[in-house]
Amino acid sequence: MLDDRKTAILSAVVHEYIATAQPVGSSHIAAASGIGVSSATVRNEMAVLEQEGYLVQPHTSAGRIPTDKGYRFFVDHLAAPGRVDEAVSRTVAEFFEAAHGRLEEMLHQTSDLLTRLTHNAAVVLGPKAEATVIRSVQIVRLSTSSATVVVVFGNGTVESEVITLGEDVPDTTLNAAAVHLSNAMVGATLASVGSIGVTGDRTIDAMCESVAAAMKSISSDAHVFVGGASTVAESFDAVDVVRQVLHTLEQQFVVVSLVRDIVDRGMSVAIGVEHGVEPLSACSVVVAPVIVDGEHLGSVGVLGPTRMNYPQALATVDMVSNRLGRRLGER
Amino acid sequence: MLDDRKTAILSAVVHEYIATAQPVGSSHIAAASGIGVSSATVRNEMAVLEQEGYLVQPHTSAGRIPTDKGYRFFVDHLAAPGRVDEAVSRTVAEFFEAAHGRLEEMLHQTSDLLTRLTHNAAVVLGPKAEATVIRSVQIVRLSTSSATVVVVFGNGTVESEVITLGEDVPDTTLNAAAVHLSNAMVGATLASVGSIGVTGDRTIDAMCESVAAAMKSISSDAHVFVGGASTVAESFDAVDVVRQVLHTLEQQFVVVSLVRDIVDRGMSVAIGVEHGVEPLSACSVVVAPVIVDGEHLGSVGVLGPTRMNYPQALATVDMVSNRLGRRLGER
DNA sequence: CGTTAGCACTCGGTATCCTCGATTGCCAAG
DNA sequence: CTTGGCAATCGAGGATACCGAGTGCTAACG
Repeated sequence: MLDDRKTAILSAVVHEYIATAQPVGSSHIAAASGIGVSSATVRNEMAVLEQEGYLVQPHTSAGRIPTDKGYRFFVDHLAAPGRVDEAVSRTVAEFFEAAHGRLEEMLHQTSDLLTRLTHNAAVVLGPKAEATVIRSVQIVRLSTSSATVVVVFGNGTVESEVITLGEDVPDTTLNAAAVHLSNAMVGATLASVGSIGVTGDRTIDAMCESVAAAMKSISSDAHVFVGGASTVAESFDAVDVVRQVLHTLEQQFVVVSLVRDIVDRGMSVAIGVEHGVEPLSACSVVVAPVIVDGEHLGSVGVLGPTRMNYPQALATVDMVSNRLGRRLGER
Repeated sequence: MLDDRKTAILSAVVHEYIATAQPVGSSHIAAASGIGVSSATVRNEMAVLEQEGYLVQPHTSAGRIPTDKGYRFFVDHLAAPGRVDEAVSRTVAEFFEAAHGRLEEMLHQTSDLLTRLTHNAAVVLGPKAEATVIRSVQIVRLSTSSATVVVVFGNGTVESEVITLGEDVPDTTLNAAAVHLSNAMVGATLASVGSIGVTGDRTIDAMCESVAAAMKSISSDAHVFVGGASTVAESFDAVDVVRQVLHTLEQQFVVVSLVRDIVDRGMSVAIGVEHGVEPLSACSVVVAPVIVDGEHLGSVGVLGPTRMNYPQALATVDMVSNRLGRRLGER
């Protein structure tokens, strides 16, 4: 597809541009180690690379910068399979050893960790409740007309939802319903609890109805943690790009489907327009699934400018997702 | 302190500057309705106002802009007690009528609501778990060596924490511990559960120890929701101010103590440097406590540039905090 | 004595122009 | 095919000039 020299030049341009954020000229490349060839030759090659769509010139008489296609080639063929820095690897290990307590908090902190390590915005998609085994279902009365349904999952997550009770429901009925629900749900997953069997008791059945609705609401709600949004203000000079990106990052729905989509397509990097979210076309996203016991339970990723450090981001995201998956499998 | 005319002029300057974000000159003021006086007179008065510290000139031959002190005077003495727009009031009412389900989600959405209404970043501090009555304590086993403690509070909040069990603990012991904890904690508040009585059973006591630690972790963790951070990118031109503010907003700890501090001092507005958080010195914060049944359970607020629309922000924050308080008291 | 018109002065913002340097494309020689 | 040389290009950055909004001061006015 691209001969060795073009490849080397493209690689050099990408590296240089990632490092300096300045358009890079032929002489820099020629001077830089590696390709023992004059700047004129490099120029010729770069002209070809531009025609083929790997590079662009911001304007005549400027150096070149990689296009999305250029980055894509770089990522697919050139990025040295990232080995993470020893220090980073230790940081991650320590982090997950120290991690404790509430899952949500841990995921939140994980996004901060990713931000610290990559200096990019980070996204962590928590496990979908759907797929996890239910360990316990309880109903706790709050007032005469309301109660909380508490569901504990096998991975330690706890979800709850307030339900409204009809007319005065005596405690005995409440307990009966709780037992019934327990029998129906414990050991199953939310996904598999399509409907809850009927008992014949009108009041209990009505409650089960409410609970079912609550479960639907629980399973539809994704746990998303976006950290380091402020880094985008550091990544872009154009203030309106910053606005757009930040605004988009605030729409959890968009972020979730963005990441899900990339992971589902089996990709680990989406560069620029590849992910199809127009306001983020100046950004790339690096993702990795979090796998626990062979099951894909969540995702982690970072989002940064297209000229981000892909090898490092890939390696870091990978390592964090692995460690996180392992950690989640432990308990 | 300030005679009527100075007051009127200051007010006009503040209004104009809030509206236009441009330094305002004497002629604008003179022309604007209200003070039937020539621009020369206004100039004289403005010179005095500047000496007294209510106004500054960005540079000679520019109009004036209010100082923090100027805004403070405006807020304390001039801001017409904000009446909210009918549409806004309806929006809020509808929002809280439709609000349902998990408390956390509702608070999160509340911060989005505030952002939509005021076009500023919004902060919602959830109720501290400490002060709420515990309705139920349960222990759910996850594996041979771990379990989840689930605490349900009177307001429908549910908190949980994973604890590690020692050597193989039989279910019977687990249940015994659960009963013991239930007896000790239900009906009390987290704050009042300083220590949990000893039973004499080594294993159970060890578990209670873990639970106590978990409770400490729960009660120390505040629920903060920051929404609309991207609006700060729209409020400031200086990109480094944006960076600083965003970065600060990401540090939940800072945000929490900032808001708590203001509320605790009984203030509803902190202007510029008043709140003492240096990176936010270009911002003002408008807050209101959320009161449920006479108890101060949380806070809501917005954060924007010092030249924000104070009357509107005050009115909106107030209305939202009231409505939220009422809503939380309902169940 | 407070108010006002008049006026000289200030100074930032914008436009214009110019230079400088980085970089390119091309050509002809190696 | 490569390379040195060279004219051409174009943005960045600096200097200059101009304009206009706005000020402060002073003298006149009621």
